[in-house]
Amino acid sequence: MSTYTMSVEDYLKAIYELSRASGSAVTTEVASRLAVATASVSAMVRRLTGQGLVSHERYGALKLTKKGRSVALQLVRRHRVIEAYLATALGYAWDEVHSEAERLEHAASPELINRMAAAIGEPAVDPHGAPIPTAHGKLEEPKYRTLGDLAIGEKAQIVRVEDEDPELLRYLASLRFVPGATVSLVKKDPYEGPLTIRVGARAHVIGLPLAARVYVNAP
Amino acid sequence: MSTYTMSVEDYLKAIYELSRASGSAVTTEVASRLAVATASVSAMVRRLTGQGLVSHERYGALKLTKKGRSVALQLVRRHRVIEAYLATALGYAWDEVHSEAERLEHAASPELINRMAAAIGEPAVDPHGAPIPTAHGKLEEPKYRTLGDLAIGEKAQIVRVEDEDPELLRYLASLRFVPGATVSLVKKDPYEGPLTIRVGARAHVIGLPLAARVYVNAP
DNA sequence: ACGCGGAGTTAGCCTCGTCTACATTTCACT
DNA sequence: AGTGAAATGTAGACGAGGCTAACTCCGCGT
Repeated sequence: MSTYTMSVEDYLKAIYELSRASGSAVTTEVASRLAVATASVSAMVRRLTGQGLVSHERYGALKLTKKGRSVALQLVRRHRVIEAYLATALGYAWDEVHSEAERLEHAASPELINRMAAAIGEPAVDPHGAPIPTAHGKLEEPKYRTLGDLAIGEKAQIVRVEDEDPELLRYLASLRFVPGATVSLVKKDPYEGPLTIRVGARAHVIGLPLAARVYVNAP
Repeated sequence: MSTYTMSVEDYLKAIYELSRASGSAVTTEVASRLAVATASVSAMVRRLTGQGLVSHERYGALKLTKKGRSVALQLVRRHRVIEAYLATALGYAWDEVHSEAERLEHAASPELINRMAAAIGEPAVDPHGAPIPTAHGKLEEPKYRTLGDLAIGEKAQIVRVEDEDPELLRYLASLRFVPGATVSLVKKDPYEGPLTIRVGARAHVIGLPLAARVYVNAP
């Protein structure tokens, strides 16, 4: 079982997540996500293709090979298990787990990850509702609708929110917009206006960009 | 609070531990402990002195500055808290914790370390009996006698063993030579011969080199 | 049809941490 | 006191990973 540098792992994860989100991964987005120059991405992509982790033709989109995807999935598993463990076993708040996991994911052995997962009952999702790949690299990421997709009066359950931005997470928590909460769309202002959402007894007005980052499970 | 690279932390820890063990740290020992060439140590020492972490004069011994010692102690704390946590909270055996901690110690935030320590009741020592520095960098390492220092018939309690070598640790555990065990010296063969040590109902014969690595608390 | 802006790449440089090969210093022992 | 082995240091190279500056390609809009 070969092992990769932290940088290589980070690039693979970035490409994996970008192609999941926006369909494909392009140089500039990888660069901005990792906070490096685009030239650095070009250089790394050359190395990654050399190692058979990424397929890429000049000026084209970036795609993970089977091998690359498997490495990325292992890292995603490590990340999400660590997040879940920190929240469940050590009392971390959901906005604190991401940055800690970002460092630990490179240092934790598979053995440790498995023990952590077992210790908290093999959860299926991390604190933000993101599914955790199995130890064998199986993962299903259902395509959820978002708050922005709801029809007026429609009821739904929050299942997942975009993580990574602690400020956003704290704000969502203050509104009680957390996985498991039942919500309904009360009002949708015209011309891409804000939404009024009810959670329990309270109603909140939120903008569309925020609404698009909250995934719901609506029948 | 400035932060240092993993390599810098490793060198500082190595120098710290060597000067504790053999009184002073010298280039070759640092090199062998970190498994690098002596030239690499020379180069790193130049950088460390430049950063005010180590004091050193050409061809002389290596000494940590106050600043360097403080960085080293923080790392030692991280290492030992992680070891204790893995053993207590995640069921690791005492011979497995060292190598896992060796990687995690560079990735764990002070916050995480404090939470881990709190979760297992702020232990004073790690699984091998080594004392854990406080969050403020206070540490007292008592000078213990070793099994080799006992007089015939003398009774003592094992308080600490050298860690790092999993094989040695497994062997010691198989003899029930673990911190807390009460032992007594039954027989000492002449001419630097092996020792016969009683633990509970059983007696074992061990060589001097091994005996020197088991610390005891004898009145 | 073409030109222009932005995405992508290349070129050239830097630091960190490592190595090997070679030079120098120390010190212990004759 | 002299000398050779062991310890230490220097020189020069390299790979990983990053940057800036400059160049190339692509596609959109006129």
